[in-house]
Amino acid sequence: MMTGKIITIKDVAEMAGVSKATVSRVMNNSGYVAAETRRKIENIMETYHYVPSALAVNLSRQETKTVGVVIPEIGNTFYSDILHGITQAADEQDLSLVLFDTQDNLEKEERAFRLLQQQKVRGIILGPSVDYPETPEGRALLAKLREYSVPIVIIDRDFENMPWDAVLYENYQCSYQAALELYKAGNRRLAIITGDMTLKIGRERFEGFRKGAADCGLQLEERDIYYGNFLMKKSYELSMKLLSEEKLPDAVYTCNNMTSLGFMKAVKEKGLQIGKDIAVIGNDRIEMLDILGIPFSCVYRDNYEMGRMALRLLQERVKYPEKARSIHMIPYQVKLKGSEKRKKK
Amino acid sequence: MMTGKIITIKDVAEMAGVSKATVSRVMNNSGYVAAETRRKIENIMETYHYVPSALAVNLSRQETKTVGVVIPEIGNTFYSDILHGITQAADEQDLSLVLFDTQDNLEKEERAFRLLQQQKVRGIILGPSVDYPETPEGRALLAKLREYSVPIVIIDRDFENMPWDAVLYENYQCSYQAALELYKAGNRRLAIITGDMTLKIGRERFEGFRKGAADCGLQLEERDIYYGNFLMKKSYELSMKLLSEEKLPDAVYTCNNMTSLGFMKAVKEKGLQIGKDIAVIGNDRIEMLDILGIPFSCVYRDNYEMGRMALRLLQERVKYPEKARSIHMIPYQVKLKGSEKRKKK
DNA sequence: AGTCATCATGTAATCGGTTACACCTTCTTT
DNA sequence: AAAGAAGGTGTAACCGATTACATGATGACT
Repeated sequence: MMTGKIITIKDVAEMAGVSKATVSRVMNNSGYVAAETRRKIENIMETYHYVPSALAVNLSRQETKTVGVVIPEIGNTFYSDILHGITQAADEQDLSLVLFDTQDNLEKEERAFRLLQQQKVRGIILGPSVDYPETPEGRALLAKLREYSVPIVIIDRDFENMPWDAVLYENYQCSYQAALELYKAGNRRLAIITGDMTLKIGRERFEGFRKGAADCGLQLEERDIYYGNFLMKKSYELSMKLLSEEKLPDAVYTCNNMTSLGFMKAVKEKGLQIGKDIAVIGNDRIEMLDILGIPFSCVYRDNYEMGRMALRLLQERVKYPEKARSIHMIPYQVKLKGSEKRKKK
Repeated sequence: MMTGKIITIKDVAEMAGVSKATVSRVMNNSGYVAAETRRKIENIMETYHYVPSALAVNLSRQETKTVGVVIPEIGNTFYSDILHGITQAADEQDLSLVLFDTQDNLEKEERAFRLLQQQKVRGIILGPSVDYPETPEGRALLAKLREYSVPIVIIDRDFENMPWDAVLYENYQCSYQAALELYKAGNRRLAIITGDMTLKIGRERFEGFRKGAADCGLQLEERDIYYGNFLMKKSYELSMKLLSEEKLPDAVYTCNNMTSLGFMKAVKEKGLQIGKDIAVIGNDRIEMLDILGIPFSCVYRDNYEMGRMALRLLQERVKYPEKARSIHMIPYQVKLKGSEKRKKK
């Protein structure tokens, strides 16, 4: 609490009777320093609790050991899992993280970038709030981003013609596979609660699923397509509608974790039973359901790994600024727990 | 991607044909600047995308607009909720956050502090991994922390004789109340799965619950006390043991969210039913259970608010460094959903 | 006309480090 | 014994901003 004056390199140098340069040499283990001088200086640093100012170091070195993380919503376990991966990797690489939660808000995103740029971070890991090209403001931000010299790694949401590295999932494949599994489990009339169709990931998942169904000889009917937005509330409403049909579809595919939750909530509320009244397979695992022993089949994606990989790509980019854009796909796994089946009545 | 040279204040000054001081005045709206000069400078800044270096600004101002956040485990929703609150408050206050996830590891915690101190953050919000005084290494870190001049706000876990501000829950009261509710719901033989009893919060919750029971005329028997550690795995094991008794206690109190989950998992696995075979009330809400419509009574605590409050206290401290230590208690609320009752057979 | 605000801008020190370069010793080597 | 290499340290410029102080206009007031 009541610390005295903060010690600088100059103070240490004076006390040791040497120049700042020598002290600097001791700290960085560079150049020649007599053993005794080194000891003396280290002693002084120790006793006076000297801590070099990162501000000064960074300014003179013209680089930092910080990475920016810009994500839409920490409250969503999807992102907190990714963040967890990033923190662990950052720890290993001796990097600090500056975090921004944009709440899917373009202005906040913009502010985050401005601040990060000012702070001269090494790079930025970005979970974009939107597919920028969709709106004028989005385009504007995108244009700005391009001006930045900071390396950027995009996670989860890719968009066309981007110059940046990215860590992504095989959205099309995931969903294709989901359709196949539902078919294999005996379901014939499939339904889908989509994500936000203005987003590429939303469209990909939809298309993948439809193609998967088609390749099984199933036609996805328009009435069985429920257009959602990746949020729980909407999914819940759509699910309530879906589950109120006089004749339910055999199975539903829910396009992300929030969509799945909305659906599960509706199922519960309707007093229906998964595996009896209707089958379901979701995109993304919901850990809590596993813990609670509630069977929920899903296309599992390793978000923790996505976070780790994002940082790795960033490091690569910093090391080789000129290398070609690299896109890393995180493999997915189908986890069948039984909810993909439905006992025929 | 391919940005040219990065523009500095000197470049801007030269292009505008003025001195750095004038440019600085324009940026900070300080001192006098002729309207035309200002326009010219602003124009140049605009066209060349000038961004002042936060490194240089911070160094010369001798302060930053950053706050450090050091928490044990982002993967735990308890902390990600708090973090959410912190990010929102930080956004409003125009602060940046530097995040560290310590994984309950003292060394990582220490490293985090070292880095934050170097970065000259305004202050640190700390969710301590342990009650430091318990171990020698803990004491050592604590001693170090005291040397720091950085303001610190402790969240969730307080410990004796600390000089720092804190945002806490009324652990004793929460648990006392939980016992009362279980009694009121008709339960007579109570059990508890405790948290880590080496931690003050663990002991407080235990004592509060015991006292609550006692004040209802109930004696908490030794065999009904299950000593856990706040982690799911341990709680699950203990719960399995508990639920294997030939005669079950009427109700259980689980001391935190992870403990609750371990218990719920065991209940499910045993094929038992809450509200029929056994009653339960937990410390901390588990949002997922609400969503899924699984009744789970709890002592609800507003973690988001805890995060916001932590940042507020930090700001206060920065503003008035000499003011007395302030401890803010976040109110709790009992949320009864039915799981606290048990139909007598 | 002289004095004094007010306006406008520049100079140079400063923040706390890093680092190229210069200089002086001392020890090897031939 | 001279030359060169290696060890040890200091000087001063630099990173990119801020800011106290100085200086020179301009206009108003007495």
